Amino acid sequence: MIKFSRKTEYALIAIQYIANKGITEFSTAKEISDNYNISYELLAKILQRLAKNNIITSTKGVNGGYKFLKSPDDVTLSEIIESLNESYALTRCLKKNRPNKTDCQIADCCTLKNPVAIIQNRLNIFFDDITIRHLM
Amino acid sequence: MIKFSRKTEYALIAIQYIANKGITEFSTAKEISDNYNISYELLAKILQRLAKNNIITSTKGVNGGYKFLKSPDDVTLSEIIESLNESYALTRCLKKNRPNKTDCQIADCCTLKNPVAIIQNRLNIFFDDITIRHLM
DNA sequence: TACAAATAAGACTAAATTTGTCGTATATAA
DNA sequence: TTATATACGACAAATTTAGTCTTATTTGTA
Ligand code: SF4
Ligand code: SF4
Repeated sequence: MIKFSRKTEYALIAIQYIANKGITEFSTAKEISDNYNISYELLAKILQRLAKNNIITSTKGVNGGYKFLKSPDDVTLSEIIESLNESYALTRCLKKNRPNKTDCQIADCCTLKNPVAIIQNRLNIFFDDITIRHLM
Repeated sequence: MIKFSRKTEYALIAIQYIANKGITEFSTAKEISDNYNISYELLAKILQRLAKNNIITSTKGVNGGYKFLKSPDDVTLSEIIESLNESYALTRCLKKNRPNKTDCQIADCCTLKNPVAIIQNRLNIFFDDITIRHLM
């Protein structure tokens, strides 16, 4: 199945919300989770991850929250997905970081590998070209 | 996660195999499953589905099997995915056939819905443009 | 006609992944 | 000192995907 995970979907909703507030005002996890009826704990973790990967910046404590620093034109969908530790690799053999042993067993004889790599390249461009601006 | 399911992956491998044999020779499920070390039963079901949806044609009995009728240029990745009852709808709200009650609960207040629909349109074109020829 | 090879179809189980929860720690403004 | 907010990781529940098993049907050939 080709689809956004909830994690990605919630991240995009939150990013859109934060982006629309401009670069001065803070948004809190609670504020967003209330607004969209998303589990607070879940969304909080997602925002933490985005902050850790510098998609957004965070400020702790009272009156803190999250906001944007970068221009919405400079943050791509690729970056967002990757910062969530998600992937848009169409097949196992195309995953960047795969230190796990769950690798493909038939990679040796697989004739799909090469053609699918070409499709993957086109998909990479696709996701690189979509920015937060497209959500605003 | 954006990725091909095994079902799709196996389907593509099989289709590639069948397509490369031309339009005269038959390929059997056993032949393909042996060649690529794919579970026979699983692959068989996939091929049955592809046949049911006229991606390939099937002939029962001894010396039977599957082969192509259409030109590889005329079968798109979209059609293959859909014929397997899989989807490339990025979000729940974008699924074509969703008579189930597992619909999105926050669709009313969701501000991501519209921008994601535009991205979906571009993705549809992406998958419509890839044909079996791209696997050969 | 009997048999073997092959597709057809669906129920069922197992495995993997995703989604969501909980508890605890840390920082900061008032 | 307290309330508010992020940070982080372990865990549990739910869902989806992957794989197996069983039975039926079709068809060429010995
Ligand atoms: S090697 Fe082939 S079967 Fe294995 S993951 Fe890559 S494309 Fe899929
Ligand atoms: S309405 Fe919004 S949250 Fe619901 S599925 Fe569509 S995009 Fe996702």
